[in-house]
Amino acid sequence: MNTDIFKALSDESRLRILNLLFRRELCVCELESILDMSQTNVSRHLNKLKYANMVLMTKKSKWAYYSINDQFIKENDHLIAYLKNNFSEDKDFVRDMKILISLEEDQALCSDSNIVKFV
Amino acid sequence: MNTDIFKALSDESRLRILNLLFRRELCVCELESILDMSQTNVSRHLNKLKYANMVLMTKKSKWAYYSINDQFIKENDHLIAYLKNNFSEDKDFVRDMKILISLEEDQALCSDSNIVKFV
DNA sequence: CTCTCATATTCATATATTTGAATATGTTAA
DNA sequence: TTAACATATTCAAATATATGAATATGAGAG
Repeated sequence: MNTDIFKALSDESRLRILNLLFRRELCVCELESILDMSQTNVSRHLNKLKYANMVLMTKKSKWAYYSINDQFIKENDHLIAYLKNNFSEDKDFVRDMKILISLEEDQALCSDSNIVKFV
Repeated sequence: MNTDIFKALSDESRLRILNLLFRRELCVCELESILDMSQTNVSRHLNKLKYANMVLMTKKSKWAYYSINDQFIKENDHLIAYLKNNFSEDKDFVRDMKILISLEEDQALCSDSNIVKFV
């Protein structure tokens, strides 16, 4: 049995990223801002999730947007249920989600504008 | 969210051990024999699973018997379903299970006898 | 009491993972 | 074309993990 998925899930930062991506696709700089992590690190963790086939990347002009791979969701429904369940019970993850939702409400995501809101 | 469980699952040997323990409790030397691994290594991996609260250990005279922690099963039902599903679809894991079942049929497990059958 | 067996632990080493800092690449705007 | 920006990659160092070999511990058999 392949352990790549479990290795990908063995890091708090990557779990926090997945939690947010379950809600919507996000670019690197948005994750960087919400999670208060370095650009280098966000990029690296996303790359690992991509390698494990858990997320997909698509380029939109300057931005690299990452999203949950639907195929991964379909093929791993029990695991997804487990993750979503645990995410919703963890206060740090709920806090991350609240930050994302408030950015949506303020229309402060990169996709809302050509103006770069994250520095 | 705690990554200890995913770290414990990030190793093929530990997954093979869990697969067998889902069927029944086993002592170290039985796992050593079925999995063809060194005693040192089986013991170490079991210790990690115990640390992650996934298995329990009980001493019976010379033998240390390990079993799945029922509390862990109850608290992580989706994850357990995911694991059992994947175990049953992996030919190496099915082979391990067949070896265990044939030992049961031959009454060749430590619990079947005072005579040590595994060397 | 001594030997053998089952298991855990220690030691040393190889390998993998994480991360900050610096740099490279490619895109957009002025 | 030049500057600012978004992202990926490289380099180096720190930390974690895996494992063989040797040894320690403790129980039961003779």
